[in-house]
Amino acid sequence: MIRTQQLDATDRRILLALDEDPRAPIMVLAQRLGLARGTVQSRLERMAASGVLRGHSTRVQPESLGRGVTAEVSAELDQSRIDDAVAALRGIPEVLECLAPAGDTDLLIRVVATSPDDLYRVSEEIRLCPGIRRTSTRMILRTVIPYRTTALLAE
Amino acid sequence: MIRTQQLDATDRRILLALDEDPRAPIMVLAQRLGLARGTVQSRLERMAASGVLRGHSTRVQPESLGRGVTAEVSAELDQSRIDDAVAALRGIPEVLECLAPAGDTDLLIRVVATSPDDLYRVSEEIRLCPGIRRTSTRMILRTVIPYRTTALLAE
DNA sequence: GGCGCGCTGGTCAGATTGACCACTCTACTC
DNA sequence: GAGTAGAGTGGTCAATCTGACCAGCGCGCC
Repeated sequence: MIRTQQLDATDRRILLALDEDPRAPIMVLAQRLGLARGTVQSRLERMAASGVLRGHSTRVQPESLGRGVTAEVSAELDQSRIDDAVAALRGIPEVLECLAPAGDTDLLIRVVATSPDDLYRVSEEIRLCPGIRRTSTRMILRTVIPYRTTALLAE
Repeated sequence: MIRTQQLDATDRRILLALDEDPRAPIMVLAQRLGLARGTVQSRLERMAASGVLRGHSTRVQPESLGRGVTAEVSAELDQSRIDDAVAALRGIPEVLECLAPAGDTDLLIRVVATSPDDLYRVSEEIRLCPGIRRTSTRMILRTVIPYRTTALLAE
């Protein structure tokens, strides 16, 4: 298993500066941070190559794609068919993320939909995946603290 | 309430191209997509200005900041002190996200930690926030489907 | 028909980048 | 102490890109 490269203080400063302007030129970042242009360039290249950043599209708000409803689906699986279930879930575009927690629940699935009625459709689609025994859907009423890592970067 | 701008097919093509190379020059994107340079530039500017994209740092993997343990904390709140609770949660760097679901649980809190022991510390810190009556922590054992929106973009 | 919007293709000065180089500093090993 | 490797700085230069602006065209709306 590849060990995820750790970010040092310089990397974190660059990443925080990119929050201000994600497409800022390397020269501009270098001037703002008091670093050499080559340093910023090599750090960005290294971060891009090392997998410490997720894909650019993870920045896209699902609402802007017409999916204003978010929910979390808990699923219980047929233990011998986990791979089938996961493969089927991958095929559902509205499935944003799928985690395996400790405890009774087998999967926690983050989904989006265009409306409550559409959420019903997505939930049904999940329920009917092979290997899925039972599901429970909880609609998210509000995003109280939007996803962030800035506080960790700034430490 | 400001209505989130919707992304059209051209926007989505640009965003998918950015998944290939997040720092690709506008000229390169234009050539790849068969669009005029001015079109790509104006679309990127509009997406940047309209809030359809989250901050750049949302791309950062928490593991690369030493937080290899992820968990979900469910919290029950003192209804009259929700604002206090949320303000206190905002002050905890390890809190990545906080959602308000329908149902018995008042808050679903996504957290990270450096180790199971550190997770205990973070859970305690949350439990001791003003307005938080009771919490339940579930460690995430595995990310089965990493967060993605590519399937929605590609529709 | 007129108007507004968005796109294309264009220009041009200024800025940036990619690739390379030499030098310096630090940390590590022997 | 000497030698080595890695990382950063400051530099060069040709190629590329960008920002700002422009004219023309097509489409949708009134």
